Amino acid sequence: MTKSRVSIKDIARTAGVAHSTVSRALNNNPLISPETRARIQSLAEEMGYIPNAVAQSLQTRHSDTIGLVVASLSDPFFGDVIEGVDEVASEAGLSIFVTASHNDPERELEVIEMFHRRRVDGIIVAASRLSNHYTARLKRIRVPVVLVNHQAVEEQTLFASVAVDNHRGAWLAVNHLLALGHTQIGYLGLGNRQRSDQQRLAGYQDALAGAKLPLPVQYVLIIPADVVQASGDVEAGRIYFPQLLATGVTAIFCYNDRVAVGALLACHQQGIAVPKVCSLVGFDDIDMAQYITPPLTTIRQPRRTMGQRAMRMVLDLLNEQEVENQLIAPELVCRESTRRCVKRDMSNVIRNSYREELCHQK
Amino acid sequence: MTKSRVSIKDIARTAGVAHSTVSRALNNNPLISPETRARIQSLAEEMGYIPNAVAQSLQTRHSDTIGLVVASLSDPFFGDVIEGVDEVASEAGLSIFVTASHNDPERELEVIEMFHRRRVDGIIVAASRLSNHYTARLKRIRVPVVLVNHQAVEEQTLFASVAVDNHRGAWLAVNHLLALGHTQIGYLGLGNRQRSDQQRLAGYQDALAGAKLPLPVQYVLIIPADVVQASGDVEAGRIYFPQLLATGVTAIFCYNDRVAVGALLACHQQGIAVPKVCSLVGFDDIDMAQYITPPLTTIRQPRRTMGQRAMRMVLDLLNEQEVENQLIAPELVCRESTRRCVKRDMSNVIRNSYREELCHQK
DNA sequence: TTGTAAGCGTTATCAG
DNA sequence: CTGATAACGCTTACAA
Repeated sequence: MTKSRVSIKDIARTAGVAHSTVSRALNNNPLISPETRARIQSLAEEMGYIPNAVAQSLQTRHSDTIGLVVASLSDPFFGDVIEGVDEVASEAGLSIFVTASHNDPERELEVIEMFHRRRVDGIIVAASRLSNHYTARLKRIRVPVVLVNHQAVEEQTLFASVAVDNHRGAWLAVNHLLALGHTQIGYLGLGNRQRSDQQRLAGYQDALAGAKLPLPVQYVLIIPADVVQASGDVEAGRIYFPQLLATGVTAIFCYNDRVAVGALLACHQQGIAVPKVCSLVGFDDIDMAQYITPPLTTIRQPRRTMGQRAMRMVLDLLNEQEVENQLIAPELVCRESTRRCVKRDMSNVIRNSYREELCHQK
Repeated sequence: MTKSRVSIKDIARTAGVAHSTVSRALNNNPLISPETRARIQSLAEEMGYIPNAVAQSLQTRHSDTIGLVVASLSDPFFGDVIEGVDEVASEAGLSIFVTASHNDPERELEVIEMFHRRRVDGIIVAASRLSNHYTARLKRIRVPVVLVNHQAVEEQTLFASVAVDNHRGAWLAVNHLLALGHTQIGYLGLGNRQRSDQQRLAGYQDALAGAKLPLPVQYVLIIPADVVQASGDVEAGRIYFPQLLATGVTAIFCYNDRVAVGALLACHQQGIAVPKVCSLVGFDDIDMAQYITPPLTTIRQPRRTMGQRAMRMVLDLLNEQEVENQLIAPELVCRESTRRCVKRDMSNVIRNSYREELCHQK
């Protein structure tokens, strides 16, 4: 930690007072005389005194720290969440411990217990994978925990949470497509995102049902969890997109922007024109979405805001205030990857678009 | 921090031993008899004992934590760095405090002092803006500090560092362009990145000098710092690119990928074909670089590795080992945004490419 | 092998 | 207003 730092006692000694007096002076305790306070404070400054937060924590029984677990640190999605948390935590004078769970529930639990050992004042978990399986060990945690976009269904009652309204987002996406005249709309889902995938699927289905449209089973394609884990979202989307397109859909709602980027890649490679042959909608509105060609219509999650909200929730919990779970409304961002449906002869789609692409390249 | 936790003394009491015995048993001290150790350990487990890391830190005088400051948490660049740091820190059993400096040297210093108060064992600063101006206050810090891609020139001696070789990267980029036959090559720089911008510019100039090519002043365009701060890298690139292209260059080396993305955007908007009319090279190899159209030739910075190295350096420093500053070699990633130079009549470039783009679109 | 006691750097409760 | 003194929860000589 450090060698020979100057402590409150050292100051006391050279000032010829008791160390408790120094403590009071430094904390602007009103009981202290203005003169001694000034004297002590400038002395402390001179001597290069830096308070020991560890000792303070031990005594005051709070550490002014919180623990933050995210599924992945390299994923920009969580970067935004972290930023939001950091903003309000810094404002409140709290420091943040951060680490990645890599989507491993076991590791997630270990991390939480580590935070507990460090006596953090609160814990935020983004994309939690914890299920009821762990509740026993979790019950021990005497600290406010709030979940951001949790993946397990059962935790709602145990912990506070803020989550995007996946159902609503999917509903918005599909209705946008319906408004453009599409009637054959597919869903390209991700099997390793249990909860959110189910919710987006449900939103998709409800939107279709609302339009009284039939829903052939082959219009829904959930990419197997192991494939996604192994190849990543983009690659998974690229590989599975053709299979879904072949069912005859004219538009596809993708689980997220990365899957949509993968689909777009497949289109570029195989000469399929987007949105002419197939409209594409993503989810999240990651940075890339607006810069790729064509720019992606997507459902925006206000990630920074979600981080802020989660942190405020922790703060409220620390103040013994009641909090209620928050469902964040996502928002449709309309760009060029979607457009009016054009009736087309399915048998020629691929061939035609291939021709287009060839001329396109030269 | 927490209410009524079970402590080592509670265990001692119910076990009928001294609390020091419990401490030893729990720490697998060899002096303890196997029986009592087992008894104590299982008792601790039953009672739900969780060691208090704060108290341990106070006693052992090290906290097993490090502080990490990055310029921005929402920038994926730093996400990768953080991930690298997290990997080796977790491995070594250290927890990470993280926060953003928002490129503000004053804030950066405050954060460092806060980390100091928390008695972290080491500090890593990514994209540090600290200059000699602050050395006085910095000297107090008794803790290993390592800088990642620091922007101030003078700190090298005060702190250890790992940084990408900007000069080399620029040199690689420009030589790639030269090899493709380009002789009129521009540099689109960023005025708010003092150090790295200068280094990349120097690498660019040296490469050109090495090829014995003239270097008209107008081929170098550094975007003013205030514009970049206000609009962001992408937008800055988009706005300033046309001005540089108008000087007659056939290829442009951009400060980073985001600037290059901005340039690409300008091209799409104005119907300028890339790489046909103008080749583009970026720097960093951010995620987006490979997915935009055309994919970006760029200079890859191994960000995660840099995070890992920085963390290992901290570990070495903690072991009293000597470390030396590391200059990381970046690597050319060749993609479709660059290609052989085509001699062209400058007066028609814009008009021609416009025509191309129109046919392109339909 | 175990217990006793001191101390890490603070804050907090008493007296004075 | 200020000074002793006792915690906070733990590790670690030093004794027994």
